[in-house]
Amino acid sequence: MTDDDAQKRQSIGARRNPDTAEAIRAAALAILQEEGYAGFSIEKVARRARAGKPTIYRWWPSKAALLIEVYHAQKRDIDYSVTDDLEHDLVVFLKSLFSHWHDSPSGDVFRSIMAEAQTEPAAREAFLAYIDQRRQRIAEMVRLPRAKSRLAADVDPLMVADLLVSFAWMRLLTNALGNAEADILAMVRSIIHGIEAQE
Amino acid sequence: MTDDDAQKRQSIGARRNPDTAEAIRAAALAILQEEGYAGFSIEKVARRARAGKPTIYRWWPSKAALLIEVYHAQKRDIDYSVTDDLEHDLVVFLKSLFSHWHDSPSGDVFRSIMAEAQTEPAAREAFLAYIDQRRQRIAEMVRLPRAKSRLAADVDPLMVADLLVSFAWMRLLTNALGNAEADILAMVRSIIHGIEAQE
Amino acid sequence: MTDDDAQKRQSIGARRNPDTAEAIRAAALAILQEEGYAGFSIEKVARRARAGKPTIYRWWPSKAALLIEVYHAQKRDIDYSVTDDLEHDLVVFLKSLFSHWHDSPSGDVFRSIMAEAQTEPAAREAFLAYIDQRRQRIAEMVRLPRAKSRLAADVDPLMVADLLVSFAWMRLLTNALGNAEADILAMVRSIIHGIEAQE
Amino acid sequence: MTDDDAQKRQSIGARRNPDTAEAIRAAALAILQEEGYAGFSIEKVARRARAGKPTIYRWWPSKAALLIEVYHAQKRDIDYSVTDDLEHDLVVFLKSLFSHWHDSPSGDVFRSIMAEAQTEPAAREAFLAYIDQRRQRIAEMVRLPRAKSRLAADVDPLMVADLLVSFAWMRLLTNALGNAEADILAMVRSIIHGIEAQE
DNA sequence: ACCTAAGCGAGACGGTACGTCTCGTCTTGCG
DNA sequence: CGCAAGACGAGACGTACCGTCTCGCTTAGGT
Repeated sequence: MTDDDAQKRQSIGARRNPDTAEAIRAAALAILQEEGYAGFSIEKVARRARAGKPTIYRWWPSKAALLIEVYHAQKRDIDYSVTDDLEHDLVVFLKSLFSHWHDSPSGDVFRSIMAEAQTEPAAREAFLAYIDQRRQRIAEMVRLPRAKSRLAADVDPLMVADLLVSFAWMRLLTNALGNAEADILAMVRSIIHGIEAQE
Repeated sequence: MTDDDAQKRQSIGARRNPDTAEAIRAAALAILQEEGYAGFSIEKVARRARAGKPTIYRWWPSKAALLIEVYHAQKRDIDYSVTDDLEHDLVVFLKSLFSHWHDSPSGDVFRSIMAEAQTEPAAREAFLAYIDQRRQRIAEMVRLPRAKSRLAADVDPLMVADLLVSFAWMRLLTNALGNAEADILAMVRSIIHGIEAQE
Repeated sequence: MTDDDAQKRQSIGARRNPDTAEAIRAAALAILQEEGYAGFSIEKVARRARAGKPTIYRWWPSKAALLIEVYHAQKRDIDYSVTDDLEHDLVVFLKSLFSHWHDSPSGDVFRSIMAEAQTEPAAREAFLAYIDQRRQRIAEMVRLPRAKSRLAADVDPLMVADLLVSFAWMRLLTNALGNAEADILAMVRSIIHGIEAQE
Repeated sequence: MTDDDAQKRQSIGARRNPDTAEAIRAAALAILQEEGYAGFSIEKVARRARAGKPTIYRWWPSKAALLIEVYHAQKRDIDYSVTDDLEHDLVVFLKSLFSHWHDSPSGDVFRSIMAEAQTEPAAREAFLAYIDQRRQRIAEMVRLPRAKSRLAADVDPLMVADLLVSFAWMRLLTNALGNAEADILAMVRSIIHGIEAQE
């Protein structure tokens, strides 16, 4: 249970109290789950975590920083596994990402970060950095040589990564993460083989 | 100049004063351009337009409604022209969209709407509707039979539209609209022909 | 009853709502009475008056301003009456002032203003202005020609006023306003006739 | 110089470190001089003295306690000398007190104590005790038999002390300590001889 | 020609949240 | 055990907007 654990904590000396940090993360997550980004405020987090506002601001300079930490704490393993078959790997990855976003609060947290990034330059940077990291990670997976398939010479793996990340984002933003298996399959197939009829 | 026109207006009787509406739109746009979504508030719009807040709320029930209207007023023609060559058409469309978002405030306005959609259910709906409409429009373009190229039988035009829209969105959200011509070309080619080397 | 009246108020148009102002004054006074200056905060006043903090700050730029207004609203008539007998008049005035400070919350309010004046320059000025006004008022009373008594030529009425005001203040600050009648009589007699034995 | 001495000190074993105590007093005094009571906080004192807050709270249970100690450490000799002439003695005493308050930080310190006394009961008691002690001391001086002058039979020396202390306080509180010599002379003369014209 | 109805500006109102400040308490780890 | 250090819960500070309200004015259209 993350809710309202709210037992009395105190300083444990001149260093950060991990219980407090955890209580704050938990409260933030709980609020995000229950009320969404719209109901999220530092004030509420403090109230729910039974923490002082300055304690939050001491460790997280902005709302975005807290959101990002909550996201990371929430992260599950995404499947970046590599086999002989690129198409299969990409499908596995996307399914894994979609279910992660869909089944845990992560998706909502991520959308919150993005919204915050439109307001707060700090959040913007964190957001861009995060996106780019994910992009690089996928490009790497695409770039690996495989027995069964070979990338066309003029294809940039980063561009492929962009396509996949974009697709995932769009689904997240438009609340279309559920029942997306067929779409993932079709989309990946299209990217791999193209959309034109082959003679 | 739309800035600070702020001349005193008044009621013109028991009906909406178009000057007032226009002044509000102009003020909203100007603020969005100058300070971005972060600095945007109904309060500021009212001040700048020399309008009463209730006048704004009377006609635009939410911040999102105002943003959306500003977006529409700002809309330029996007090139949905159709030729024999699908690849060419898609490239033209994307270039047109990118330059529209990049050169006018539309891109920023659109990002604002999306941010607002994370907070406000009304904005959310407007946003989803808008996205879907654009998606349908593109799917239509993809679906058209052409002399030079034929879509594979198992390819859903809507899925292709998704890919394109996603790509554009990602670039908008990550501030990567500029100098994107080469990327557009490569991306469209990949989608058309696939990324695997052909034997 | 001034306590917790707290019925819902609202704007009455683009002008100050006197009910709100009154509710705020009443709440401030009540808090001062119940908890003293130590427990006085704008936050509490707002809560008790069911008013928004900005509403308070709109009309009273500082805590001191609110305190001073509360003091004035609380003011009772002090007896500045003039007869043939200066000694008698001064005694009447001081008794009147002492009982005003002692029986109503005014004394506490005044002490609060003075404490606030040590912290806030604005309060300081208001405080000094108030003191000076009272001083002038008393000097005037002293200065009036009377049938039964005549001021020595080298005596400054303002100086006499200072002595009286000082005496009253000291008693206020040291919580010695009660049962002061005999002291007032003795003090005024001393000032009038001097403390040296007359031959 | 008492400023920012701030060299690193440490425990000197299981007993109070006088250097620390002194550094704290010095820091408190310096802050009071530079910023007045308004800028005075335990937090700042600790920072400036390079002391831990608990160290301060260990030895001075309240802000007032620290202020009072600072006042005592700052005390200069006030001239309570006794001659044949009461009027002269009172004038000398008041001049001495005024210059002490005016030229050293003592006056500000004392005002701070008084302000603090409005908030904190402990400070209140210390303040009252201090005032009373001073009062007794002056009454003593007044009470002494002298060659040149004799107190009227019905005059209470404590009452005379009250008048003098009140006068001094008022000047302190209203920032009117400077150039007060003439006022002191006139005031003492009035008290001694009365304000009525003698026939 | 009057009257009513609605739009308009202005801005006050009760609220909520912001990010900062200080309070007094608590621990730790060094000396 | 004293000390520096500094984290902690608490809560006030003064400001920015939110969305709602009422006012007093203006004009148009119906009667």
